[in-house]
Amino acid sequence: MSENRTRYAVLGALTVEPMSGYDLKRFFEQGVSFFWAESYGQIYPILKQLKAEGLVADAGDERGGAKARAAGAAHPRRAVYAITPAGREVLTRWLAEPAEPQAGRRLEILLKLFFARQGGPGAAARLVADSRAQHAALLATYAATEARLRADHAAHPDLPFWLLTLSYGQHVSQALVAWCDDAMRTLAAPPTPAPR
Amino acid sequence: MSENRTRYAVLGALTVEPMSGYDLKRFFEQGVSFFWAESYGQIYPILKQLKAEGLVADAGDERGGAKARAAGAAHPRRAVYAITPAGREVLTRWLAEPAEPQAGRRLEILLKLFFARQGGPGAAARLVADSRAQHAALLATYAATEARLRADHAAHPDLPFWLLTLSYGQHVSQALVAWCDDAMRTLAAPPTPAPR
DNA sequence: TAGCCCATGTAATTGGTTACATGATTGA
DNA sequence: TCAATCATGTAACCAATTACATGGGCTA
Repeated sequence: MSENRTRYAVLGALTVEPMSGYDLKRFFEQGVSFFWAESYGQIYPILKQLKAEGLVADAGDERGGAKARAAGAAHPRRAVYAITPAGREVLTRWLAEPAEPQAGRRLEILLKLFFARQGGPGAAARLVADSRAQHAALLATYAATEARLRADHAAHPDLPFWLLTLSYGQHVSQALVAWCDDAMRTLAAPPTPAPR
Repeated sequence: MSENRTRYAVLGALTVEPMSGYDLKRFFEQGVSFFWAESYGQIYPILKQLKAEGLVADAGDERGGAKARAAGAAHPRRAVYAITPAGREVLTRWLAEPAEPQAGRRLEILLKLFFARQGGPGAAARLVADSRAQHAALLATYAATEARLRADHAAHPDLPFWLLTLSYGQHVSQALVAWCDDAMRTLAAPPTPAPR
């Protein structure tokens, strides 16, 4: 099951531009980290596989190679890969399939909250307060990212889709800030309404 | 890292009532599946460990054992575990720690959406429509669960916390239904606004 | 007595992170 | 020339699911 989504993540990234393994890591870290991550331990082996399958191919290293090549370096220092037509086809087929539902599995904060009565007074409130701070911070980074994207890639054909993913994050974090505020009120209310 | 959250999930479940491994599986499937899951492959080994550490203990099987015991069965058919005071302490300490931020890792729908231009026309809209249906369905199950909880466990001291987790799901799904509606409108707009 | 659920468990595999080893290049 | 960063890779480990093996008990 689940069919190795790293393959598609890498293929997708390479549609944006040709990249090395190192570039890919940064792409995931800096570009899409709020909904996707990949580690070297995944990236390099997958690149080798994809190359063997003909879904990506070596693309000469545009930059940096100059000096090295002038010095007669045997091989270009960076291995830069580009997606091939076959790779594009594979990616397109995957994109046409429905995404896994995956209703937010393993949300640690909810696991803690579910049992929070065992955590003594204040435990639940602390969890909620932390969460609120996290989502407020996320909203700030989303806003910054959005501004940067609109400025730097105004004409990029992928931009509308990038903005949609950001909007997803914004909707979720806004909702969770609101949930935190609700929850704080609930938790502040007397647990057992004192009988008179 | 990450310190084996299954241990705490199991300990937490056992604060609700003593259970067997089989019961635990059903607890996760039926009770908290929208934010947590555990498989037998995790549950049974962890139970053994927890028992060895004295964090849970055998609790006699209340039900079913009757006939078997009458027939002189060597051991009770089910192994039912209860949390021990030591177990409660461990759980309480864990609950006092902040939860991992874990900002929604690996959301497949966003990965697809990010690259959706490669998926041909309609691919993105299909993803969004599916997602809308999923979250609308979730909202219905949340409402049903909430009604059932309020009816069956009105006096349960954990009820407020259970409702908070439900509310979390409701906030998120409501926000995502709204996001889907936004996204559909965006996608319906002409991708390249025809110049006049 | 067949078929279904209850129940426990494990082995194989997958998916993924972490930590490390190694070395080149660049810029202060 | 030193430190930081660029760059590739792998081995060890961890978390988790899947699929199976095994068998008791219940009921139609």
